[in-house]
Formats: sequence, C-alpha cells, structure tokens
Amino acid sequence: MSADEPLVLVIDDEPQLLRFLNAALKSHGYRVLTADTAAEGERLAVSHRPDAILLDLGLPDRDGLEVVANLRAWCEIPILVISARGKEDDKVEALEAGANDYLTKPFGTRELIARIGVALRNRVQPLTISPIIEFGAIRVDLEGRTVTRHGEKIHLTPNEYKLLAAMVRHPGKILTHNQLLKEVWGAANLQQTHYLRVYMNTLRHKLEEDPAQPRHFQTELGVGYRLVE
Amino acid sequence: MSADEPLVLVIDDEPQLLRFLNAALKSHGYRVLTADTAAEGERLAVSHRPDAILLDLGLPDRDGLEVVANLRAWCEIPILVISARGKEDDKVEALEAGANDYLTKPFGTRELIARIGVALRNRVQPLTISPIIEFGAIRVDLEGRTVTRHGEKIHLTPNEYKLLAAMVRHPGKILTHNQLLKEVWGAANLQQTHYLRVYMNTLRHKLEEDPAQPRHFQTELGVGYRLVE
DNA sequence: CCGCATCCTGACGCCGTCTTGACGCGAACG
DNA sequence: CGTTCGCGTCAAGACGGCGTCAGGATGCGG
Repeated sequence: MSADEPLVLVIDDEPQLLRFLNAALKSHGYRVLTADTAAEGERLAVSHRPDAILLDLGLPDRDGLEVVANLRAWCEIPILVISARGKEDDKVEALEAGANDYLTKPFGTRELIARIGVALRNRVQPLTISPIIEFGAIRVDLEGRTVTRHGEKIHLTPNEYKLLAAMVRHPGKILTHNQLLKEVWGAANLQQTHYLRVYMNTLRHKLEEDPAQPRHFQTELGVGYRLVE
Repeated sequence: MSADEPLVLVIDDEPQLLRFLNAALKSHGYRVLTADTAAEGERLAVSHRPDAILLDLGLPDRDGLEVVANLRAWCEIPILVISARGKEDDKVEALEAGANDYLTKPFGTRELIARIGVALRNRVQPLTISPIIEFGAIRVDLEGRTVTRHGEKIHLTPNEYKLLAAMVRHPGKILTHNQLLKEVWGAANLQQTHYLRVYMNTLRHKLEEDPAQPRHFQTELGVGYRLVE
C-alpha cells in the first residue's frame, strides 16, 4: 500500500536540486510531490495534504516567507525551509514566520533526511477516524491489534486479522475479491479466491453468532464481500 | 512562582556558555534550570519536567547521545542539542537518537531563541509516562536503568535492557519484529528475527514466574510481541 | 595475557498456521 | 432436467515461525 508512506511536498525552482531531493526522499521511503513555483506548491498543499513540506526560499514568483505565512494560515504541516542565505536574520524570520526548521545550502542528504524524520516524529496525528470499530458484539482495535467479542479477546492468525482489518477499514462498502486478495496475500495471488472462502469461513466461526447465517460478513455473489453493522 | 513561563533546562559544563545561555533565555521570558553534568541534568529533568532541554554534547561524565536516549526513554520533552562538532554524521546520530534540533557552535542568540520557540510551538501534549513502570512483581525504572523483581535487583545485559525498555514504552500495544529489531539492533538487522527469540527467551527466564508460559511477554505469532500487565 | 560477560550463530523439535484438495450445496443457465 | 459454476465446509499435510539450548566469537577489564 503506498498510502502509509509519508508524503513530502518539495517546492523548489531549480530542476537539479528538485531531482536530487526527489531521488533522496524516494530512496528513503517517502512519496514525493514536486512544485516549482509558490503558487503551484500552495495548490498542491491544499489538495494533497502532505505530511511535510520542503520549501526553498528563493522562488521566482513569490517571497518564501509569504508562502510560509500562507500555509500557516490554515495548516500546521511541518515546513522545512531551504535557503542559500545563511544569515541569522533570515533564519529567525523564517522560523518565527512558522517554519519548523531551516537548512542552509549546501546541506547533506543524510542531515536532510534526519531532520525530516524529526519533523514527522513530532507531528500530531489528526486521527481522522477512530482506530476502534465496533459492530454487534465485536470490537476491533486497529491500533492495539486486538479483537474482542462480548468483551472476550479473540485470537486471530495474521491472515485472519489482515482480512478483518481490510474489511473494517471500509465498513458497508463492497470489497471485491481482488481488493481483498491484494491486501492480504499480495498482488501475486489475485487468482486464489479459494483463500478468501477458507479464511472468511474461519472469521465467521470466530466472530459471528451463527456462522452459517452471517450477519456482518456478507457475501456478494460473484463480486466479493461486505461488512455490515 | 511564575509557572506560566516556559522552563528550559540547560545542560552544559562550560561556565561561560552556561552564564550566557542563562542570560539570553531569561531576557526572553524563559525560566532557566542549569546542570553541568549529564547525571545532574537527567535528575533535574525528572524532578522538574522542563518544557525544553538544551543539551551540550560535550559533557564530561557521559556521552551526549546516551543522555538523549535516556531522556527519550520516558519523555518527549523537546531536546535541542548544542555541539562544537558540525560533521553531518554527528548531526544525524543526534537527530535519530531523538533530538529535535542540532545547533553547531558558534550560534547566534536570536537563532537559538527562535529554534527554542519552534520546539515549544509544536510540542505535543506532555505525553510523558512515568519513568517507573510496574507490572506483576516487576518494576522497571527507566531513569535509573534498574529492574527489580519481588524487590530484588535483576541484572540485565545491555541488549536485554534495550529490548525490555522498548516494550515497556508501549505497554499493551503490539511491537512488531521490525520495530523491536530497529530499536535494539538498528535498522540494519531487520531480518534477524532470531535475535528477538533468543533475547525474549532470556528476558522471560529472568522476569517471568513461569518462562514457558509467559504472562507479561506474550508473543503475537507472525507479528511481534506484546507486553501485558 | 587471561578470564569473564556478552553477543552471535547454528541446530533441533514442536506447534500453530497456511495451503491444498475433496466434497456438498444451491443458484443460474441452457 | 441436467450441467456448471461459485461458495461454504472440513480435514490433512506441508511449511515456517518459535522456543530452547549450547558452543564459539568477541570485546573488555584486570
């Protein structure tokens, strides 16, 4: 799944530096979004909500400090400023405007990666959805990786849990065979729909009141399965 | 007592720099606590819970990175590292150990103040856990690095302790093989799950009543381990 | 240089998990 | 009405993870 890797937005107008940053970040497991103007950068920040922003102060179309202020007006995404200017006043202004860090060119890849790591480390998770889902007598704690039924802990094998977690993340929606297979067994096993039947069976036996007449784990014939509450 | 102004703990052994930092911080509205050794600094951090820590890496009694790790074992107070060494490796090590920022001497007052401001700005809720954790007959003192069982001191080797500390920091949660391996043996040994089995074994023998049927150090098959109380 | 503690590594048996196959059932279809 | 297909069910064997132990390498202090 590509969505669990942090997304970094790089705003810089130098093509070389842009390529360099892109490669460095990707090789360290980040997804990267690039923009070569302030306007484009701000637009992407709004639409993609990156986990961190790398901002070069020397942009052609707008002052870098203004970009920081604009971003800070509506979000708290960590901003790491890059600049050729190393004067103390520049740093102070940027940091006070809302930047989280200030790197003076030239800087090393490893330091950059480490500082991005710091920025991501102390971000506050908005926690969009509650990591705990309940339906019927069943409670799934995605964070603690525990499942209880009538308050009693239910032991699930890794595959069973992965399958349950995949369904729990999209309650009410249909999950096709392909989606489930890809999520649990990887894209190489898209044909093995038999796996699904076997594991759905054990899940029902462990979680449903009457496994033969499932209330929550319903099968959509020829399509996939659906979790109903 | 002016308790609403942020409290900064400065750990440094150079009297001049100490005085300088003290004056600079106070003039910007901070309360200041000073220590000239690592041991004293850690003690003050525990007793006063400062809002930020300024740490000079060149301490006489202990390695600065070790101090960072010790503090990070039980708290998330922002740590700004000061060092005369400006090499990239030094910075990366400190930042990865848990430091929030790295300043190379000499640095300007205003930049220092600005960076402290950043650290305080994005501090998360003081998610400090008590440096002392108990479960069953076992007591772990993360600050003193001591472990007792039924009141008797238990000797742990460095790796054993690191593994225990990693688990103690997230009681009840699953710690995956990767997380534990990264924390104890570094990211280079993510494959050596065998290490985990060996050390979990010795930990259980030293701490569990019945090592064959562990109550606290439970294994989550195929995933990792979990510390239950 | 020696001894000790710690760490790494390999071997082995056990047990849970995964895979695979067989079979019954019902619905859809010709 | 018979066939076919998808699905549920069960069981058995393969597989790999896990715990366990011990020998050897390594590093450190005396």
